[in-house]
Amino acid sequence: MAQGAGRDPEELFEELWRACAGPLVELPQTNERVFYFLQGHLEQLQEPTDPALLAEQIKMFQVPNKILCKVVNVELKAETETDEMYAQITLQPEPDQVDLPQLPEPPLQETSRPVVHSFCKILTPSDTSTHGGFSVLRRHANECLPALDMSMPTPTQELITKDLHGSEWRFKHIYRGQPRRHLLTTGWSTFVTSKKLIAGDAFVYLRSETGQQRVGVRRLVQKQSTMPASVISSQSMHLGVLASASHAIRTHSIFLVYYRPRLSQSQYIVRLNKYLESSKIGFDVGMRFKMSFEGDDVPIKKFSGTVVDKGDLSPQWQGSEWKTLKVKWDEATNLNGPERVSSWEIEPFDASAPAITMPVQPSMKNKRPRETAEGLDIHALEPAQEFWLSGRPEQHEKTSVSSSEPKHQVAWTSERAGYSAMSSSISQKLFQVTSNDARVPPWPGLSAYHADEPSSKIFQCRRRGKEGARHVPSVWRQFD
Amino acid sequence: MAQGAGRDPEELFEELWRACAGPLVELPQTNERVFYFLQGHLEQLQEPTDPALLAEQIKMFQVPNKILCKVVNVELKAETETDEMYAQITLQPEPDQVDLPQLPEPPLQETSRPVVHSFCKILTPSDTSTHGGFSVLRRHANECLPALDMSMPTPTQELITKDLHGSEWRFKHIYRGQPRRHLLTTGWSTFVTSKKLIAGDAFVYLRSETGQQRVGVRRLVQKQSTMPASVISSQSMHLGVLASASHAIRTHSIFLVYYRPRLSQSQYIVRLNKYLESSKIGFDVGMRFKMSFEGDDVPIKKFSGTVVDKGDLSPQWQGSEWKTLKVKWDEATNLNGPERVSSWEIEPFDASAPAITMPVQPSMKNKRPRETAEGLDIHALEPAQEFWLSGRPEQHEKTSVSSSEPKHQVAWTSERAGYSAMSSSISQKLFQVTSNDARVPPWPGLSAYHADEPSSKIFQCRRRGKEGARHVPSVWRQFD
DNA sequence: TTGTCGGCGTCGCGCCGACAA
DNA sequence: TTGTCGGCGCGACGCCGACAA
Repeated sequence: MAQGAGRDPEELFEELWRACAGPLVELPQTNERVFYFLQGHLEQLQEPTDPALLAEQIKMFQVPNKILCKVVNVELKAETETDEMYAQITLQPEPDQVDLPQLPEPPLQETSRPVVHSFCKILTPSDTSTHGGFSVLRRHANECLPALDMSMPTPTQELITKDLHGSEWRFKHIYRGQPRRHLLTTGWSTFVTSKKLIAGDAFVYLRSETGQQRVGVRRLVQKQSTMPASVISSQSMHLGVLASASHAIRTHSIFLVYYRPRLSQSQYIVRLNKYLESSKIGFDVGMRFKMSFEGDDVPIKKFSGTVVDKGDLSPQWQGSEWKTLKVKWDEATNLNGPERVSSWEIEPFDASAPAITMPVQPSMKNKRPRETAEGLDIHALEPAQEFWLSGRPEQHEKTSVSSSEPKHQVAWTSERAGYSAMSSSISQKLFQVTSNDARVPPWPGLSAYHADEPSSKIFQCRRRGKEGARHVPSVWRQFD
Repeated sequence: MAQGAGRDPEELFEELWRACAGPLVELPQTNERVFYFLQGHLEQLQEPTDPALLAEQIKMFQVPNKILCKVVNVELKAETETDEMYAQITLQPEPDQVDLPQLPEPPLQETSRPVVHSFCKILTPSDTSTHGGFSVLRRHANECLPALDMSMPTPTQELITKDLHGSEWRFKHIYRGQPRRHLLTTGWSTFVTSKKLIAGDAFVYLRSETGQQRVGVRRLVQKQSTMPASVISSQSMHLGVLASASHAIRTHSIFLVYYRPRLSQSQYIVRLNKYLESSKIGFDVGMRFKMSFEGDDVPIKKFSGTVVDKGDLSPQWQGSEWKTLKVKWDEATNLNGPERVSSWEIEPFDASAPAITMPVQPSMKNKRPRETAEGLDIHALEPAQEFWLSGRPEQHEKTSVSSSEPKHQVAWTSERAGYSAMSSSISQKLFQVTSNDARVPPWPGLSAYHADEPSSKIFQCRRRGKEGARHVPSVWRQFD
């Protein structure tokens, strides 16, 4: 509960924050320069105000469409009640808002990040039911959890972890059952209840090389229950945001923005260099592109589409670049893709994806017709998903999870460069482990493995869906 | 959960809202004129901003200290999560903010209010523990709950009630035990858990003459958990509120204020007539006054004090009348009285209290020295409390609750004129009831009683204390 | 490999009157 | 009159392997 108490190694806090935020969340660095799109910020604040009034206010406050700012500070935080993470970003408008830079600025030096082992698993109905505990996927246990003493008849240990607020959570980690599997039992249900987890939400676990353990949560949809208890009217909020920026520009002073990355994917604080890169491309009508989304079984999934129109989103913001591109998605089944995007959210279709280690193989055979999909069928997403998986030549069952190795080799997040997928060898080593039975002596290779491949990260991430209600989503119907 | 669904008889909703808000909460009526004190509004928004910046903004937005507005609309609402009630008030600044009215305007006609039976009981540790149900005080049961069929061996019925959101709550009401008493059993614990009630919070029950039943909650302290999930910076909020008012004045348009009466007692929207009355009195240094608070055992408790200083609260608001009176309270033990008040929050000491039916008898004998009170002793408040109770000449034990009749005759709320305390006769009738044993035939006088005294209301109200933490407060220590 | 289920022991909720403040 | 407690019955929680996808 206590805020500020628990962040002993600040670095771990940031690691946990990023793990919970997901691979798509991108934050500016301190001292970097960014463009701040007021329009996008206002868009995140609930119900829109009267457009006429808004137009008048924009005029009155004389705010440009995008504001060039220096990032003075970035503080990562999390909501006490919901664990929703957000960033408090301190911005300072640059003196000159007219002659905007045309050339990228020298990149800031990357601050080295601590090495952690982490996983993220979408919770099944069994995981969240009161009937039992949490089933740890074997590879997650092997790669992330502290090694068990396999000489014991039923290997057991207690995991002592902390969440973003510094609160402690203890879990009994046991390796039992026939066939043997890793489970979290005692302590798990308390966690589920306290965090109000439901099937479809995801559990995040993280362990540093020093043995520090952290846990977190990534929710299926942004619960509207984070509904910001009406303190002031929505119109006052809009005016306040406008006035803050306007005042900061005129007085060249700082102002604060609370950036909630999981509220919507729209980035309204864009790194200058990123902006310049995308404007150099110059997306236009007819051009094909691709865009990243969170995947179920992979951290990042990409969908492609075509720009079909280009123009102002609203007349109040004439000439703004905010969501000027109207797009059509290739896959008709992708119900969630936004109708309009900003140019910096997408990448050219043909350019080689920098962080995708596997070659793209568009020649996927879709063996099953999908036209009878009832409801929002998650499987309908599979063709595109498989598109970005390693091109495994064999067909496989819809719900198949039996072939593990190739799945490891895909779509590693590019957020922090330098990672490479080594999961092929990982899988082989894991296989040795799993083929060991309970009675064998402790296997030294397990801990050695951690030292060998410290930077490997396995993510199994949440799906972005439209089923906003807090009940078991349709994807889990099969388990009812 | 469903909003908007449940307010069948809108009138009952308002009754419930007011019962939960407490007797001190005063709302302006539609079409009435009020003064809106921006300074007070800003004060309620968490952490203050930089004073220098604030001063600059006040200057820039050119807002007067108080704004004369017409009340265009008042909507009563309640927070989904916490049931905290608030009012969304639509204001329209009057064209002339310079020549302010000096004479009261004709009072609006009172809209007749439906007759309801209601009670409000502070929850004991037993009420909130998982060990059992809720103990209904006898007079509450007799006056408010539907009559039981006393011919049954253990009279029982099911109460079907709704809360402010329209959600249904069912309670088993049973009359059992030795000696017999009224209890709410099945359904109660779910309510306690869902509403997150703890000892010290209060349960509100209300029944209309048509038999409609409502339940609500009045919390001990305003949980900071209503903490308004940082959506925009506090500075932006301040600017937004300022800008909204400023814009409304200039364009003579409406703006919205969310008024949260239980966040603090400070009224920053003051009826014009009330303001004029208080300014006619002209409080000044040296004058004695009294002020209303919520009491534990009585709806309203009054404390007296002396004005010791007068002046601006902050230099940013020069000449404002907001909390200009610095006061000293008569009772040194009253730790909670504010140091500064606005003139409309207090009344002259000598003027006859309009709604107090009992004569004030200041000649209370305090038989016990209080200097050894450990911690924050609730009993230390008693002298002043008794001061405003009917002057019972006999001394009594600190924790005595045995002498019931005189306590009923005090401090009835003046909020809605026309009520008079008839509890003396009530108590006598109740005595007949309670002296009946379980086996007697149904007592026809009980239902007849309800028809006789429809407007009587018994409140047992929450104490305002400093023990903010969500644990059993010190007043309950005796039960540990 | 892992999601779900039947089996079942145990714990705590919650209903009861006793008792005393 | 009513707050708290001991007694205790029952239902849900939660740990287990079986089984199958």
